[in-house]
Amino acid sequence: MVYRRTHQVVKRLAARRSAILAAARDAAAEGGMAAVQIAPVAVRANVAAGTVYRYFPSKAELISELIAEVSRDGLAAIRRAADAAPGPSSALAAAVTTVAVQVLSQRKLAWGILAEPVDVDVSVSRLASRREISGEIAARIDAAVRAGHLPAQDTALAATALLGALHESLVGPLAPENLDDPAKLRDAVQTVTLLALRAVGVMDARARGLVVQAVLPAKALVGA
Amino acid sequence: MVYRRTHQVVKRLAARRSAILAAARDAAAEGGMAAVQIAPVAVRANVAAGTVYRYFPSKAELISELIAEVSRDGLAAIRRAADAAPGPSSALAAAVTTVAVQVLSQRKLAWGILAEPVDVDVSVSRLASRREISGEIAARIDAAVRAGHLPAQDTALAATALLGALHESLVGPLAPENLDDPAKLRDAVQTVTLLALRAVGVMDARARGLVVQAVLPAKALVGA
DNA sequence: ATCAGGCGTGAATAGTTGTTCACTTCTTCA
DNA sequence: TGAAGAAGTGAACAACTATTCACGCCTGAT
Repeated sequence: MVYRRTHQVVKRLAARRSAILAAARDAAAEGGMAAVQIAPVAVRANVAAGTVYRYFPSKAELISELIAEVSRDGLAAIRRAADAAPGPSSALAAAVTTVAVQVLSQRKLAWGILAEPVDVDVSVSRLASRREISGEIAARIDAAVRAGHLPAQDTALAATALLGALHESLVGPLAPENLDDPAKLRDAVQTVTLLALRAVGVMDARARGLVVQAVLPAKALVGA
Repeated sequence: MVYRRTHQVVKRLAARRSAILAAARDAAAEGGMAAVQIAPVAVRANVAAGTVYRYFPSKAELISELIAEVSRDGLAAIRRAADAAPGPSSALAAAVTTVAVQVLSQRKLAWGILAEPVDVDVSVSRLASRREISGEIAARIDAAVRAGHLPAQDTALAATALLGALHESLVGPLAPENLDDPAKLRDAVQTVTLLALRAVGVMDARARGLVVQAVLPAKALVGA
């Protein structure tokens, strides 16, 4: 044994791996999952195509890790927002609003992570991603139910439905076009959050109040 | 000119075209869009691969027509259900329930039409399909708003959100597994319809009533 | 019956990308 | 410094299917 990985090398390897993942993420954010092709990603990361395969066994694996990473970041932001809220209903509102803001601030990426056609099978990591986020929302709904703020219901199904509503209306093909305008964007977030809260049984008047309170903090948190 | 298409030939051509489309539809219903490949579809339709191209200029066109056809059928069923309802709120409930039942009774097909990755670009026909259905739902929401049953709102956005909720919760990757059991299926339809109605502002108690009324007719209509 | 022309065929083609691997370059340590 | 082994390279490969097209068959008019 005349060669051992020195600390410096280990760091370089890790950096390269991150660079490749970051390149993939950038590509996805710019052109959707379709733009995440091995050769272009390699160029972005300043490595050769073959090198990508030193770090990821396949494109599917690369994309799966990308999905996991983005999902992890998203989940953390949702938790932060919800935990900062004063009560279960506010927490739910905060969580939903955060999802909406997130999705809107990275539309292409979100679409890619969630639903864009990919030539390799990434269904398991997409499933895991959805499960995490949906589980978090379900937990928040559940908390509100337990607090007596909402009627009893199938929280898992409700959470899934809420996410479907958010995604479809904000990044789906029928999503409004001109959401670059910050005012329109805020309106869309508020409208959809309101729908979501009412869907799980929040009274209209109360829901409107929660929505207003939730929007500003969510935007700040996601920006951070 | 010593050759003219005789009536018999015209009919045969039309029949073949329908056979190819039907084969594509069957394939999609069985194995999703992934199963809609030219060669297998041709086999199903009892023609050669090349023949498919006598009728459809490309796979994209074939799938686009498939989407349009399924969408057309679906829209008709939704209209029928809604028109048969006694009032605007019932009509909305009927429309939503019908979408749910449709989607559940042909899960693979619905998923294929809506969101499954396809190797060719079918985004425009998918967009059109969504637009039609969403427009119909929006119109029904609008009618209920005008009748004073619902608060004023962005009906287009609401309709899109509702469809997103239905699709994600019923045929998305997190959809409950065992929806083959008719009782579970009915429960799922009811739960989701209830969410949808509350989302647009129907009061909880009233929504529950509407849901119950809407389920049975919808199932019958879709079966027809 | 015969020919003119569209219709049907299916093997061959083509284009796209993920993946491999023989080779080169770099790093470590005696 | 040089040997040993790891990491990097990128051109070549592989696999998958949509699409083509030269050919033969069938249909319809004379």
